[in-house]
Amino acid sequence: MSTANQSRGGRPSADERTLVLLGPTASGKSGLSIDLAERLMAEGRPAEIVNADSMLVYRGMDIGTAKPTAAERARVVHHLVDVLDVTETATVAEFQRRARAAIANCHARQVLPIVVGGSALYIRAIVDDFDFPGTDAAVRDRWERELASIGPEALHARLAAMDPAAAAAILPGNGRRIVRALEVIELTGRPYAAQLPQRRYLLPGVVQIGLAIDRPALDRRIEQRVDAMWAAGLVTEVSELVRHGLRDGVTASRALGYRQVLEFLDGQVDEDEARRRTVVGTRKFARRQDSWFRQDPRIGWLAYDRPDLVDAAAALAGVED
RNA sequence: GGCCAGGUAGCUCAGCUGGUAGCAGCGUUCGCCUGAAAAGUGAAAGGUCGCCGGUUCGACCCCGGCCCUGGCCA
Repeated sequence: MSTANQSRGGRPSADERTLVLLGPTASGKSGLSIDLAERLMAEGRPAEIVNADSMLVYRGMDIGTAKPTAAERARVVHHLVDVLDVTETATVAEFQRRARAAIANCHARQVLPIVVGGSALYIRAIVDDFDFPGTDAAVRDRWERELASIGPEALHARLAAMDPAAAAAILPGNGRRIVRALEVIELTGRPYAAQLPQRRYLLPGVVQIGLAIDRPALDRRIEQRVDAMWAAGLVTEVSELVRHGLRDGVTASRALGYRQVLEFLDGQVDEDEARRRTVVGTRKFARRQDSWFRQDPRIGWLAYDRPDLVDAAAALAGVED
């Protein structure tokens, strides 16, 4: 267990710290973040939450995303929640901009930002030295069409001719990455960096805390959570969102739970099957999250069920000094 | 009780009138991942072919008996 305080270039002042709270879905991040923020505020140390979850940004997607309630959000300021319509496409790059702005805003006001999320890519994009080449809808659309017409393998061959290194790093079946590589090459005239950059913090004073939870417990919680979502009216929520264009949303319509309910509403599966698929999909998602987090040695882990969780998190955050 | 169909990987199934089970789908495990990331992708593990006996050089595949499941008829 490291204390996850590996910022370069000297000791940042307490005012410049950025706390990151991560972990798989249903591990209890949201609850802990609110408890922690309130605890810090009670000690005279202002703190606010910066959401780093790709789906909490959507207005109207509440039940299926386990979004913090209005009451919870009244207790602690949350940034980047409810900022997009379901028809809009969320992107990492845009998120990176907004999140960094929110963090800078906190720092300027002497407030500790607590970045909370389960997407490692989003978190790394915010906190690490990450640069995204641009994008162009028309260019992408053309490659997208090409992919649909000739298939990923043929497109991969085209990529190999232009950028052997990128092609070598991208599997021939992965159409999505192939398209993006071709887009970047066309836009920048330079090869596509098909590998993740080094794990190096860009922001000062970053401390990453992970919630550790064992598989059996996690799977149990996922199942319970999905059942609870159904009981809370997820199907109704999705039906309502369909009226607001959910089906047109590239990102939102793919969200766990929402995609499966849409399949049910389309008559492709019955309701119980949709619920089952949501559980399975969520379980798989959690494994994928794990595989990202496991690789990052900078994360300091805390057992999700330890009784002194808030104290331990506060201590790891280095706010005791 | 009789007739029919079926019992093959954790689940759903495939298996050319007998010769080492299928690159099967889903799940599971592990990996990849730079503008859809709650997305997208690759690999691996996993089976005494219901049980017992028989025929055969050799049986998941043929024969007999038994057990179990579903349907139809009584």
